Amino acid sequence: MELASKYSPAEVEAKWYKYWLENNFFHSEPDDREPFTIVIPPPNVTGVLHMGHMLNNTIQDVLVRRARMQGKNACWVPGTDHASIATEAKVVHKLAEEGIKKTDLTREQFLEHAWDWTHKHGGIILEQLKKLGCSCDWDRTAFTMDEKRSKSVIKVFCDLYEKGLIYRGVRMVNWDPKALTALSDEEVIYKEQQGKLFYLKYKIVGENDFAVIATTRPETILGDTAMCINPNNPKTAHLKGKRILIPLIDREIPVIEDEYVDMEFGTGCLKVTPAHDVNDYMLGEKYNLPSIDIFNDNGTLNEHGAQYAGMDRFAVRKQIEKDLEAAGLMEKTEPYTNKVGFSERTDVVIEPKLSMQWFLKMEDLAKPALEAVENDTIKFYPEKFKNTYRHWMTTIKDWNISRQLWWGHQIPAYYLPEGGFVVGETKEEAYQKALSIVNYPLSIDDLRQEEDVLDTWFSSWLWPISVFDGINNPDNEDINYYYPTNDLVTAPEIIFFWVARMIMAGYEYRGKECFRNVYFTGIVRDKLGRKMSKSLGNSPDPIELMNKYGADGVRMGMLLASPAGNDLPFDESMCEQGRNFNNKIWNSLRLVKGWEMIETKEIPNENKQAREWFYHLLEKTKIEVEDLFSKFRLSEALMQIYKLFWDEFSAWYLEIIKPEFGKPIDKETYDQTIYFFEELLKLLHPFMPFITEELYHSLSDKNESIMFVQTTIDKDFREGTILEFEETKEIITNIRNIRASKNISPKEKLNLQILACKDATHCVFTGYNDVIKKLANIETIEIVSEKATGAVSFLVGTTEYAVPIGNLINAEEEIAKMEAEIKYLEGFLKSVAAKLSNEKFVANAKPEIVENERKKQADTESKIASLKESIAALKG
RNA sequence: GGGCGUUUAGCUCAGCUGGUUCAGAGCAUCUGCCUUACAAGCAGAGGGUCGGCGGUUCGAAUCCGUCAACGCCCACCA
Repeated sequence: MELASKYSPAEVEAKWYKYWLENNFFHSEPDDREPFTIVIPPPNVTGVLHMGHMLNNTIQDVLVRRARMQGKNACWVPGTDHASIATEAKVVHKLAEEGIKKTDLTREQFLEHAWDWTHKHGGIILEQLKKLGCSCDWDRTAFTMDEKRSKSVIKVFCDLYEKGLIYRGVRMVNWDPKALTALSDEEVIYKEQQGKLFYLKYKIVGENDFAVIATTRPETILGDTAMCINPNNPKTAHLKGKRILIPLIDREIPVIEDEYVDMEFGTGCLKVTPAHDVNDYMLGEKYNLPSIDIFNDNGTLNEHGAQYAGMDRFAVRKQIEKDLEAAGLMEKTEPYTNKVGFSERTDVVIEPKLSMQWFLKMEDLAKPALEAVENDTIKFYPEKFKNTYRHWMTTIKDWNISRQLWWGHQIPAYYLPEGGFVVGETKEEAYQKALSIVNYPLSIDDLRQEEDVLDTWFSSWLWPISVFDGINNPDNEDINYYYPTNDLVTAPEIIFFWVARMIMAGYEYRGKECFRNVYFTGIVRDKLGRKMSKSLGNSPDPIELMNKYGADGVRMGMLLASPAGNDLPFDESMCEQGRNFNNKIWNSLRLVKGWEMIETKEIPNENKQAREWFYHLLEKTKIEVEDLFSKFRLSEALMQIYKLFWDEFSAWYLEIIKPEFGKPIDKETYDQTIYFFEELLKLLHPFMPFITEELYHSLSDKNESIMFVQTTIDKDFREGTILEFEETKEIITNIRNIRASKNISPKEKLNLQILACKDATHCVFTGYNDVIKKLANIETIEIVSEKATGAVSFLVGTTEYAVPIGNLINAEEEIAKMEAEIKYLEGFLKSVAAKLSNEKFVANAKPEIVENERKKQADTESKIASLKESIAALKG
């Protein structure tokens, strides 16, 4: 069969993925082997594959496939996240397009829509991962809101509540007036905003004077319950103990004193609105101030807003500015830039708001989690993220786990008709508990379940346990076998949201670390360094990329340029490099498959030499790759293999053993070449699963998958062989250069002379003569004491080589070249000599360093001498 | 404002506890080649005061100080 000169990945990739699935190769069950477990960072259930997923999942697949090939029982658990806010927002948006308002629906009706949406769009992303080649155990696909996971979440909530770690409290939360929910601090994005600083005049009671307060939010004066000054500020000392009137509404409030107030800012007077500012809230707590909430949940003003009730917060700001001016109570305004919090999901301005929320105490949970990372039980790659982690864990605040949404796990707390609540895994359980504490008649229908759902991360923090059902069923075979998992591959952005919390849950519910290594990927950016985003339209479609370059090509392109923790400036040309490499591999197959092999043919010397050399190089590279993997330096590992295949195997090894056109190859060389090729494919398989599987099958008649083939490593490879071959390459390159510069055709045979060394320490090395002859098209190689006239010479190491080219030689040119070389060497010699004549150097440096300098000196001197002789000969 | 990190070739990055001719790799660039595996290729070549300044040392890309630029995280003075 004639093989095409270009590799076409499309059919090959589809064929092998099907083959893997049909043979159930990705599926794992507990057995006697060592487990290797990765849980996928679950993408949003209705999400679509983007470049970040591509990078992240490629890395996971590389790790899993490698482990599988090492004979481990590899299990990569896939799944999706219900992503409460994001998904609910999408559903609300979709309903709005159909003219349906969320507020018109009951909770049950809304959830029905949400489930429809989830079933329709859910799992698309998992299908896309298959195209990428991901070897997930699809039988284990989990969803954070499926039955087992939901049950786990509820069970954990109840358990933590019983342990006294969950409490309800009024807290200042980040309120999203569009999504109508509280957000965690991590979901708020601060942006610089051009605004105004308003100077407002508050009349002092009983005086004909005003206190001036600077604020960026004049509308909140309606909620003021005090003014605060710094007791040490002379400028405001006259206000001590006074009372003042809020402009426009003339409500009387006290002046309080606290050192919190910055004397330098504005007028030194601070308005205190405990309901609408975090710091004011703390002042309010401290001084027992009333708290007046002036906003409705949707950001309009409520009845406390007086004449402004019902208006939107931003409209009120404009109106109140006008009204203040009209009343002469606005001293001035100044342009002012400040940072305003925006909702990560809905991009509206966050309103700090007092609200009843559910919290989880973090202090005790954080302790073992911090320790685990500090003492390297859990290792971070790159290590620098330890700092970030430590900082957060030591200043950790309680976790607000309630969200005012419908899509999610509804909090299993049940309110009693006459106040108070009970917590239970089921309504029935809650009812039983309720009966034991109330002393009035109660039916189960009197219980009203908490409307709020739990933060999405409250389910994903259990992921490494819950995917193995280790919460509901803590002693099952799966959890005992697969937990702790091995590696987690994720983005540094969610180190607090997710990574830290998983670690906590791991210790709380298994008493053990949930994974051993965390590999933080970078952010995929465009080549201008911008984040990829829908609005910029700078994100390539991964599916199209894979169609164009092949999944293997895209995988390789991304991995070559992304060391752990570094951002990846993505450029399609990287995929091109990947595709080209696939083609290179493909063509190597074409070459080898094209050979006719004859058992009786004698083995040419150069083949023996090449095989010897490549064997040692291969073993050395395997060791290097192993070391790089242990440090999670995947890009470098791939680069090592890339160079081994392209430069060493294709450009050198195959060129040496390649029989002349139409001639057969000897059996031993052929067999060993197939062996080398297979070894290379094994090294490549984790990175490029499809093409390697294809070639593994076509190289020999083996009818097994490459997925489970193990390799051996010969730790006793000979470095010397490799070094000698490097010298050989240098000799060949020099001869090729001579041909190029003298315009001598590669087809014209030349002779090579090696000048016998004068001193005994350096001997002429001749081990690879037949390789030189073949690759440099050399007729004879001889050791001479005097080189021929009309020869161009060169140095490799300290040995001089000469290629006689008769009258083609240009003596002047050669002399000039050698003189330049001498000049360089003399400069070098001078610096070495300077070192050696420095008494302090000789006295302080390590003996082997000094010895080495001496050797350099001697070598250089001998090189210079031999160059001088050559010049003399040419001039002669 | 606090903390962390980065700065080495046009681009992306290696360079461990200072010392092999240490200034590297891949890509890109340039030159010559359609040589029956591959032009998605082959054979070669050029390219960097290791961000600036100062210090420690016999010796600094590597250690220390300082400045600058960039990036990230945390906090949020109304």
